[in-house]
Order: sequence, then structure tokens, then C-alpha cells
Amino acid sequence: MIDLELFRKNPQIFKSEIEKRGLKIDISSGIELDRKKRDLILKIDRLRSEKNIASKTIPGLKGEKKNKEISRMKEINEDLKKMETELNDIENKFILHFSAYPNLSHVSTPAGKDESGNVVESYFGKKPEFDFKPENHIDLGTNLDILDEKRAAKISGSRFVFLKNEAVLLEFALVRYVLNILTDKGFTLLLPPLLVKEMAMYGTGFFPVEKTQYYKTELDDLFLIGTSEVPLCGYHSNEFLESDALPLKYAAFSTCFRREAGSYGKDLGGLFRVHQFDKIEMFIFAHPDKSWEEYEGLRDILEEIIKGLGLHYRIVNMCTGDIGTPNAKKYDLEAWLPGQENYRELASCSHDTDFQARRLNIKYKDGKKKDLVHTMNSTACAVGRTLIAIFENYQDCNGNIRIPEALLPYMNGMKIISRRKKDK
RNA sequence: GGAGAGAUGGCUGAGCUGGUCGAAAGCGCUCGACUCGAAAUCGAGUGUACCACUAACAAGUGGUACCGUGGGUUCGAAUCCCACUCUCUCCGCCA
Repeated sequence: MIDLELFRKNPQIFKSEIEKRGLKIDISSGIELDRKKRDLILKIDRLRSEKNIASKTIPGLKGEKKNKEISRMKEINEDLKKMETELNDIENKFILHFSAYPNLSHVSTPAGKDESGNVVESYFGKKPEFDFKPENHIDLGTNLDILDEKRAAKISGSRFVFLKNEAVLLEFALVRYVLNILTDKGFTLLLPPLLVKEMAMYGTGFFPVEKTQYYKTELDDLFLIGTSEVPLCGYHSNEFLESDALPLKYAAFSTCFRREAGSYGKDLGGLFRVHQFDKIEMFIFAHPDKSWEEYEGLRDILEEIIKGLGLHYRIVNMCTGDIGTPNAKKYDLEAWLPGQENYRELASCSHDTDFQARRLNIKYKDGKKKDLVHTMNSTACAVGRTLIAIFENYQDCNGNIRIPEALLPYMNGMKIISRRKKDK
């Protein structure tokens, strides 16, 4: 949610933000709604005030006077009822309208209407060289019998997979590797609920805009999370945080669920775009004065994790047209996938300033001063996609996959996943 | 799933035969006094959101709403009625 006080003072800021992002929102109807709402609140408050005064004098009255006053209050109540219904109607429109407004983007976020406006900011490492034609992760995984999408399709449909054999061990090795780093960095580890109430989805900014992307349970009005950002962000909702305690840093491992509605044939097959995947997410509640510093540090941690796996990647500064509604700024980390001969998104790191905090009412207290905190989040490791990167970058000419050095301590001596099940 | 109890301000906890209740009391916290300093003691203060006016890089005054959530009854509800949510206890079931 945007800062409405700022909107009143200077709606032009929001108009130009909306344009920068290529959105279509008519701010004049926002101004109109806001004005109507406030006029009505003023009228209603005055009537209520009158009522309150009367209800204090009525007990002291008697007979005729009392009855007169009571019937006058009855009339006021009728007027009030009409106005309250009207206000309710306006408020619904108001919320619907303003919840579509994007956060204000940071000065360092490049302007651009779509992904063509994104700016590559840095590269790490270099492309691995192969003296054979590298395979994609689907062929590699299927041949090694560590990935099975056919059978997954049989029971769950498309965009589901079984991880099998060594891939399962590799997933947990990856998780251990990442959790160790995050523990060292002072993150509090969480295993969050995967089902959440609608309010949590709204507060994090995923609703109402992306509502069709998520699964809903039929009997209980709960939603399957698409990322643990949702329970992490909601963790401190409606709380005052002590400013001394900031920044609060959390990391959660969770399975994530996405309907991928509208992506049709995009990235079909394999692990890249699936309805269900595991992810470790980092989340920070920070003091507004320190949050941008903290944000760069968050990206550093993400890079450290991926660097440690020996992967070649680039950092992309996403433009206004390509970042999410709650984001003021967003970096994507794109890893090189030899099987696709392309950089693909492995992780993203977003700064949401006070946008989520306003919806979820998360504030800090610093002596007398009270204000909204800033929130930011970053993937620490999207397990499925990282496995893809490992499969493709660590393959050899026999279709085997070496275990990255950083994961060796967690693999019980296994150094390579070999093609022994080739012909089965 | 069955039976019961409960949800009040930062916390504990009164009020719940409807009317100075935004809400007693205690604790905590803040400021002040005492003290070389501290503890103890004494005094004062101590919720949030929204609206209006004044004023403005901070605040003041007035008003409205909020006693789990949403409705209802009433001139008037923390107090009565309905629905829902959550928590706890016991039973059942279960990884």
C-alpha cells in the first residue's frame, strides 16, 4: 500500500511512477474517491458526536423531553445508516483502487517498460567450456535416473517432477550448505506454515494483483504459499519492533506452489518452471535509515552462496516495467545454463521499502518516534533451479554429473553421479 | 470429530443485573524529586488508527472509531443476541 498522505500532497509522483511502470491507473479517480471518502467521514463523525452527547443527557431527562430527544435520535440513526452504507461502498472501491498502485521505485532502478529495459550490472566467473555438446538438465537427469517427469505427469499432470536417487541427496546437501551459511550470517531459521490466510497474501502484496497464481484449498479458505516471503513477512504483522533489535533477519525453507496460469508452453518440461518447488528465502526487517545498505548486503549473501557453488552468473538490475508491484528495486541473479546456452533466473532480491509494512502494520519504536519498518527479501537458494545449474554446469562427456566441491561434505563421500542406469 | 472454558490496553487482571468505561488495580515503561550514585520511596505521565482545524521539517486542540472478527437489538453495549475465528482443557483419531 502506498503512502496516502503523500498521495494527497503530491499525486503527480504516483502518476509518473505508474507511467514509468507501464501501468494503467487513472489517478484522478483516486483523488476523487479520497475526497468523497473524507467528506463523508466528516459528516458521519459529526452526527455520531451529536448522538454521543445526547446519550449522555438522555438519562437525566424525563417525560415529554426525554421522548422527544429519543425520537430525534431515531431520525439521526436513519440518516447515519444511509451514510454508513455509502461510506462502506466508497471504502470498498477505495481499497480496490489503491491496492493496484505500485510502490515508488528507487532512483537506482532503471526506467523501462519491459524486460528489455533491464540493466546487467555485473558478471561473476566465466562460462564453462566443453569439448562436447552439453546436454540439458532434463536429458541428463532422465538418463541418470535422478529425474522422472513422465511418472509425475501420470499422477499430477504437467509441471510436476519426481526427484530420485542422488538428486534427492543433492537437494538436501544443497539445503544443508545454504543453512550453514545463513546461520553464520546471523539469520534466524524458520520452517513456516505453507498454508496461509488470504490476509497474509494481501499484506505481502501478492493479492489482489496476482490472485490467479496461487492454489486455494476448497474447504478452508487457505492459500498455498508461492514463496515463504508470505509467512516470513506476516511473522511480525501488527507488531512494534524495538529499533535496537533491527535488523531482524530470518531465513525459511519451504516448498512453494504456483499455478503458473498463463505461462502455457513456456519452459515446459524439467525442473525450471514447475507447480511445486523448494526454496530457502531470506527476509529482513530493517530501519528505514539503514535499509539500502542492508539490501546490498543481502545481495552479497546471495552471491556468496552461488559463488560457492562455482556457478557463472550475472546480476541484473530490473527496470520499472519488470519489477513487482511492491518492489522499489529488484535484482535478479541469472546463472549460465550450458544446456540452454542462456542466462536464466536463479534468484531474485527485492527491496520493498515500507510497502508491505504499511499493509501488515509493522512498525518500529525508537524512543518517542514510531514509523514503518522497511522489508526486503531475497532467494537464498531456489533448490530446483540450482539443481538445473549444477546438472548442466557439472556434466562430463559421459553424461555424468560431478558434485560441486562445496557440497562434498554433505554427500557421504560421493563425488560423481554416474550413468550406471543408462539403459533402464 | 465430540464435550467444556475463554478471548479486555506492553503484560497480569477487574468490569459483563446496558448509561461520565478508553475502560479499576497491579506490574512494566517515561519524566521529575530524594541520593555522591544506585536501590527503595514519593509525585506526574504512559494505547492505536482515522478525520477536522491550527501549525508546520516537530507538534497542539477538537472529534470519531476500536475491549478476538463481522453483524444485530437499543436513544445508548466491553456489558444483551447471532455467526465466525482463534486459544486452552478433556475424550476420540492421527504422522
